[in-house]
Amino acid sequence: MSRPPTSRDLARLAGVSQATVSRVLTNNPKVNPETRARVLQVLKEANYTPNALARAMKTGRTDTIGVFMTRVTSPFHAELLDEIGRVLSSVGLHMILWNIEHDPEESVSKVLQQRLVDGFLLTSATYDSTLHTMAVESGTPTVLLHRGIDGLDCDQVVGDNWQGAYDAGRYLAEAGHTEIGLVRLEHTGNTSRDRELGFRAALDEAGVKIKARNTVTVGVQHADGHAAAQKLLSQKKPPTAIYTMTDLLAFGILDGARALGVRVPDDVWLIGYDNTDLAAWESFDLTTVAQPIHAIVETGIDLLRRRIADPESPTEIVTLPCPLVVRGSTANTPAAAGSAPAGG
Amino acid sequence: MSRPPTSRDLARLAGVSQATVSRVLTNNPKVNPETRARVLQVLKEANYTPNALARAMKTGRTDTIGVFMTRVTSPFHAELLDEIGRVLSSVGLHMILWNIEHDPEESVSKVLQQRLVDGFLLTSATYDSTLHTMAVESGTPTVLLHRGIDGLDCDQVVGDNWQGAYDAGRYLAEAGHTEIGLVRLEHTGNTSRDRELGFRAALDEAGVKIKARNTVTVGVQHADGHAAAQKLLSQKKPPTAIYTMTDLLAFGILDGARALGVRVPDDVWLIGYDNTDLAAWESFDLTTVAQPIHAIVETGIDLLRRRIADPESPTEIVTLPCPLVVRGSTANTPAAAGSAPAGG
DNA sequence: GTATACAATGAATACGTATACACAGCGATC
DNA sequence: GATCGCTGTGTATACGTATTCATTGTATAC
Repeated sequence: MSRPPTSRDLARLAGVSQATVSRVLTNNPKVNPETRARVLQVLKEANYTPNALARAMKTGRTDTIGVFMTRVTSPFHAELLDEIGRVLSSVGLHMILWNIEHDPEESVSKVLQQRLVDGFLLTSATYDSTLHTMAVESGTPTVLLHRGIDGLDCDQVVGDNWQGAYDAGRYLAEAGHTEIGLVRLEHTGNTSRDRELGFRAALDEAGVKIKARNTVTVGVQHADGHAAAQKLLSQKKPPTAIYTMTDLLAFGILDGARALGVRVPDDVWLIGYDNTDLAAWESFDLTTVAQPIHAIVETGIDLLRRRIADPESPTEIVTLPCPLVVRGSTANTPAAAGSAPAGG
Repeated sequence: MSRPPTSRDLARLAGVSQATVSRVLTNNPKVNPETRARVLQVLKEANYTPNALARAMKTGRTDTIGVFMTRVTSPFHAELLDEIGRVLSSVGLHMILWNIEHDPEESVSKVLQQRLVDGFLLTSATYDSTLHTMAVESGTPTVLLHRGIDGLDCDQVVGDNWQGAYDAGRYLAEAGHTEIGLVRLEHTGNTSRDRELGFRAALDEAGVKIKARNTVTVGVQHADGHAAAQKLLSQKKPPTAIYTMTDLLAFGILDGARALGVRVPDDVWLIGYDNTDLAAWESFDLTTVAQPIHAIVETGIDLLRRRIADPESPTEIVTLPCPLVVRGSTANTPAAAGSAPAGG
């Protein structure tokens, strides 16, 4: 009991060679049915499980995927992680999770080259990080989820942030809003960039300008949204609608508005991005652009498995639509909007 | 470039044997300083990282900890996971994350015996699951975090749920509440049991009885809290205070109350448990019992590392205090409470 | 000047599995 | 009845590292 039994121990018990045990374990067809049955019986009685390390060493496959993520406590990331775990587990893969928030580049690089995993899923690619480059260069199959990097020769699955943002912008413009607040992120991801460009494009088409004083650049936390709301809404002529890049920021903005006694949507409309579970809670009841988390994860893991099987297959970049989900933080029908843009 | 370089390749380059390279890698003192320098130079130039699998196979240590968790999207669990990741990473350990929500027992058992990790952290032990038993029997060092199992010979680190609940109960009793609602969990954990017993003990001491009609047993989701609030608060004589087992349920209750037009804390006080980040958001401003997440995780990982180093060390059960954090979902001072219990 | 201790290194092995290779048995084919 | 192919099995090896053991060279003690 002290030392776990090995395939060799079991071979002795079953009266066969270790090779035969191994053949049974790997479902090798070239083994006599009777022998197979006998071995299986012994395996079962001994409650034997193959040593995953030795197997991985021999086959070069660990059946484990490395996931790089930041800020697990952020609702969207938590949902993404949950989904990744679910899908990986459903196809028999383990997950090693690395939170790379505070880790120095050197230690990340070590991790990348340790050959501990068959592939990487990166969910937080930004232009000022070298993680994605290092991952691709490590030679281990890599897929970027949720955040992409333009021009990187690497499979990527992202929501159509430009389109989602565009729809949000058009929705506000069609409702007649002209004083629009934009709470943007300071970091350098593809995602936040497109979530701004698409939004601006829609407003441009409608002839609506976003004033400089209605643009705030902030960090990613709830408190940042809170502060942004204070800034935007305490102006003499505050915006009648605010759009921001993530639900978490929107929650902060909503709280900031409440603290000022500004009502949503009566005094100001609010649109977020991600459609996290929380957005549907009555506390927030947030109009937001939905990310197709399930499809993103499923497609991404599909691509990753394909690439693991065939490293030479051509790189794919998949973009999935992001539908606008209208809730109570904006008027429920465009018709009702007329009242909102009026006052301050 | 196709095949990653091995220590043997590097040995050839440096003009030494593979054994010497290995000695350099493991900081073996018995190697000539000049030789060491030369080898290190070659290692650096080749950007070499040892194959973690081969190393693990030889040493029997993977420097990886397996974490079992459920419902990563739940705010408390996400914070717990985040903290676990931070602490593990700070001591140079990797994390394999298993979400065991839907996995059949057999596949979990396989995972436990694969010897992929040096130890297990279990965060979701319940009496109707056999996970903890299987983990302990696997022979791999195991620590229970956050949820304990009475009588299990296994290191455990938990918050003092009884004391935290007791404090919450006394706080309500001292504020003069007599019509108290209890939203309890249907599952069979230590945690939820003590969070009920402690609360009841405090009320008993104060001579306050919880009426059957003010007791609701529910699931763990936001929607469950919401439904519970509807049930409790739509009575002719609704409770003037509600206590529940988790913040997530409290958020649901708060939303349920809002949907009914019941004001918190004016019409009803509300107390949760966990002190998640969200509890401090203005949307919730929730009085709650704080779990010492950082201390729980740090202590737990400490215990686990100790046990990995010395499997024979005696089992420890650590209980950490849970302070009550008073916020706006209850009156801010006990003195102000007099007004609340009065009406309905 | 030989014997002894010690430092530094290389050769060989083991971790537990998967698999290439060799080989025995045996039916079918000419 | 010898050759061929095919099935099932065992033997041997390799994955990449850490480590034991043997060996060399050098300094110290007699």
